[in-house]
Amino acid sequence: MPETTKEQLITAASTLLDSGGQEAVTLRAVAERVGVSHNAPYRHFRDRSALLAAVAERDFIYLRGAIDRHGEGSDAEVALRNASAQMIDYALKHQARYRLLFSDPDLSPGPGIKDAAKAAFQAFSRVVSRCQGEGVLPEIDTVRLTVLVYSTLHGAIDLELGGRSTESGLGSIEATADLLFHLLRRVELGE
Amino acid sequence: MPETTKEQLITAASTLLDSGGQEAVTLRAVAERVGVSHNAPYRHFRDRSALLAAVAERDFIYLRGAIDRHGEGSDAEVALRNASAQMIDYALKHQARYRLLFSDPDLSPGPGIKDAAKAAFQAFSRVVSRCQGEGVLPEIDTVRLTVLVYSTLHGAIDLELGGRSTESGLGSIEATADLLFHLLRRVELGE
DNA sequence: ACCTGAACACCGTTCAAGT
DNA sequence: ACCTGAACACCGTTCAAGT
Repeated sequence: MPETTKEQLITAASTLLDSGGQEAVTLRAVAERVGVSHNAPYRHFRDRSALLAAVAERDFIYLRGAIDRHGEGSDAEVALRNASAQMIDYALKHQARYRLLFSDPDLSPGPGIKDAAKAAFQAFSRVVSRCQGEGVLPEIDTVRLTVLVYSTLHGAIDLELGGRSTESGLGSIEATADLLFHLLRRVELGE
Repeated sequence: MPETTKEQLITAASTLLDSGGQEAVTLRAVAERVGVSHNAPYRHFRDRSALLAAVAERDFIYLRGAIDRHGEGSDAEVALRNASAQMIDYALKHQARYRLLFSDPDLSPGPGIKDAAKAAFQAFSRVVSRCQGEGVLPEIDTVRLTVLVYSTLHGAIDLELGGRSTESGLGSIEATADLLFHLLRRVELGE
């Protein structure tokens, strides 16, 4: 069954984000790609930012699924690496979309997006929690630990996407994430 | 002695970034603030992005000084917290400017910026190195460790500036940085 | 309910002149 | 060397109609 016009607009915006970044996503270009007039999008979205919000919501739902799918079966440490790899893979293949979801301060914070983002965070949190159970990560508050792990992952990704990694002296997002996991496994909390 | 027109343009762009973000920095608004015609900026900068690059370079130099200034005297752990606090303070007070320096993929990577950014990174790295000497941070490759620490700090800052922290479950950049430092102090490398 | 075409205000950038 | 004013192409958004 074919996509509705609204879905086509979201898909077109996603494609334009991938090929030309935020500035390439003009409502005129989106409309032309779908084959409607330059202001037809206003029948489906309040404005440009609402269209971008719809792209973000769809991708948050995808990411939650990707994390859940790759965080099962294998042991906890492998699941953590797989979940991280999913985020990194998405970020590298869809740079402007990753930044839209996790960095853009202008992203409209509607309830649909908040729920989808929260669900993705919780999926990541479940993997962190399993690692704590297997002694791979320290036994501290799971939410705070997830925020720490994801802050590091996001920081490494964002610096890389912004081209700040080579300038600063090192590359590879995975290397930074692996170093964090390596060190956290060796934390002795003391009693 | 008064600022040259070029310096006034950089100052005006910085002020507009603080008050209205990237989108508020139109060359027309910048020019009007300085009191010149709407295309006078082209006599001093190749285009809009060159003006923003000049803002970034000036701020990288400021940050390097702030880190050096607050990373002396006191013991290494205090210096690390002070250097981090300087970055956080700058990020919160000048959100759009922080994002311009550390996130924007469109920032023109001229040699002046690269050098200024590298100098700021090295200032931070010296503080990390001192912490290693005092046993506060693990004795691994200093550059890799600095990249890890700064990735976490940047990730926490960027998620906060983007409004993604409260959605995800927690706040406070300092809390995340402190947790990292707390855990890294308890790493047992084994021999 | 969904789409179209004209129009408005705004922007980056260029160009021909001015001093 | 530095600045100005007119002009161009492009954009988000609105509005009055069309089916």
